[in-house]
Amino acid sequence: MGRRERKKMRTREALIDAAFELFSAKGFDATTVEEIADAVDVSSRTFFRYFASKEDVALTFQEELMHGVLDAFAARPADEPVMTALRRAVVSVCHTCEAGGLGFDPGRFTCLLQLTNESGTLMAGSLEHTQKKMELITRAVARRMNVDPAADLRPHVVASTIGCGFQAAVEAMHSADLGYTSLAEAADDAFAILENGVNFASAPADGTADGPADTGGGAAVGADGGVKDDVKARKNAGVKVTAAGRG
Amino acid sequence: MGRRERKKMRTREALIDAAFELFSAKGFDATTVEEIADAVDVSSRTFFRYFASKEDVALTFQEELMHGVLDAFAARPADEPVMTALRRAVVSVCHTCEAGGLGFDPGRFTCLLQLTNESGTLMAGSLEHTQKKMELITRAVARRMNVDPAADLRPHVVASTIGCGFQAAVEAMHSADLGYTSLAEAADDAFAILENGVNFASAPADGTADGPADTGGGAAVGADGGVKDDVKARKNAGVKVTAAGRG
DNA sequence: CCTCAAACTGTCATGAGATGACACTTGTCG
DNA sequence: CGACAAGTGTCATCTCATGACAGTTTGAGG
Repeated sequence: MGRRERKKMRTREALIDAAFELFSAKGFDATTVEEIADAVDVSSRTFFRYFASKEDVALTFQEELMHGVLDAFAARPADEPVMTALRRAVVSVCHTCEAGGLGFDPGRFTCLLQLTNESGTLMAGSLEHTQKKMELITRAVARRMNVDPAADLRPHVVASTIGCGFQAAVEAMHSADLGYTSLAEAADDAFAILENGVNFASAPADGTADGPADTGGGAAVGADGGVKDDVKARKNAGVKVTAAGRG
Repeated sequence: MGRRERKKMRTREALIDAAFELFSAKGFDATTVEEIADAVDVSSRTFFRYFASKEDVALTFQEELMHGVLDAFAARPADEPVMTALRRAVVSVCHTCEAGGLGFDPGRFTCLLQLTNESGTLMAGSLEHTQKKMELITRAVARRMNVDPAADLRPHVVASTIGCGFQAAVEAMHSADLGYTSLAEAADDAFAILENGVNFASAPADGTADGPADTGGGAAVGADGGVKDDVKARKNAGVKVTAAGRG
């Protein structure tokens, strides 16, 4: 690798560093591309030669994360059901990131969550990015299920739950009452819910709440029905997931 | 209602009409706000007094749709499990829209789907809009489950599946091989999958595919396990959902 | 009817994001 | 070294978006 390549990489890293420093100091929207570029002493034009947009510099990490999940998902034992494998893949990658792995400054990881939550622009970019990766995820899921994604809707639905799970997890992180301190933990619980089924019984405000009620349609799931997995067992013994369950 | 109110409403309608006409003719990104404004003979500045952004004019319909779903969801019988109620609410609203209800020009409805799929900007805006409505949906779900959304992660996960289901449905619409012709139909199938559980068994490429395999974790779901609902029974008798199932 | 205040609109100015064109500098390789 | 490619800066331009201000329309009330 020649000097040119090295220099490019250094500039890129410097831009990311400067960007995050400014973002966390002033917020995403209040930071201009020119400021980022100036901090690294390049022109704004050059910034856009490294990143397609201002969001893009923040989304770099999401890209890494997503690929990490895809790799981990592919590496799961072949006999794990899809959502189980997906949950474990997501959780392991989150753990890695929060521990500073995959080139993640651990502080910057949580900073990114904060930024995404604060800025609508960044949130939109993040969601769109996830959406653009959908095809990859769908293919990975379909491969594991051994079905054709062009002819089967199921892998599409399963794949889209990854965004859904993350979203719920991030939301949970920002809700003080739920008391999560790590994304891995929140994601574990969120994906466990998806794994065990989400068709929870309705509990009319009157009288006996929460009893399994199959009245409506197919496969209603009780408050803590079907929980036998290692991690979930630990979780469900605690307060968060079933805080209001069968109270 | 005075003349002023009426005039405002007419301008607003005219802007929407002009916008959609231009969008479908030239695409979302290629259409400028100035063009839309000119077509109605107002200044671009005025456009931004009616709509916060260019996306906003298109997202008007999504807003209607979302509120329609929330209303329909609240109106479902109290004994239906949450995902069953959510699926039926979504499907009924989609039907209504595709039939031209709720002030939806039926052609414009499909046009919107097309536009959203083509333009990244619009896609991002659409996703962000859904995300912003999350709190409302979560509250509605929590109310039905009779749990406290601040202390229970489940309603958050359930709520976020609405975006997930729509996304899969829209994707299915744009995949010719799946052969859907109406969003209601696609959404029905997508939400049915969520309703019945998504933790499908992995099917190793070798030998016996698709048999229920509980080996991995909790509650693995067979290819067509737990299907007893009216609509799903119809669907699953066909080709789409289980095209590759137990073949 | 007439007047006044509020609401609505147009014009102007401004700023940020993003992109194309073109010239200049710097690294690479023969 | 010298030719060629890659990377960068400068300049121009477009679009989205917003604030300020002035002119016009409209509704309400004397």
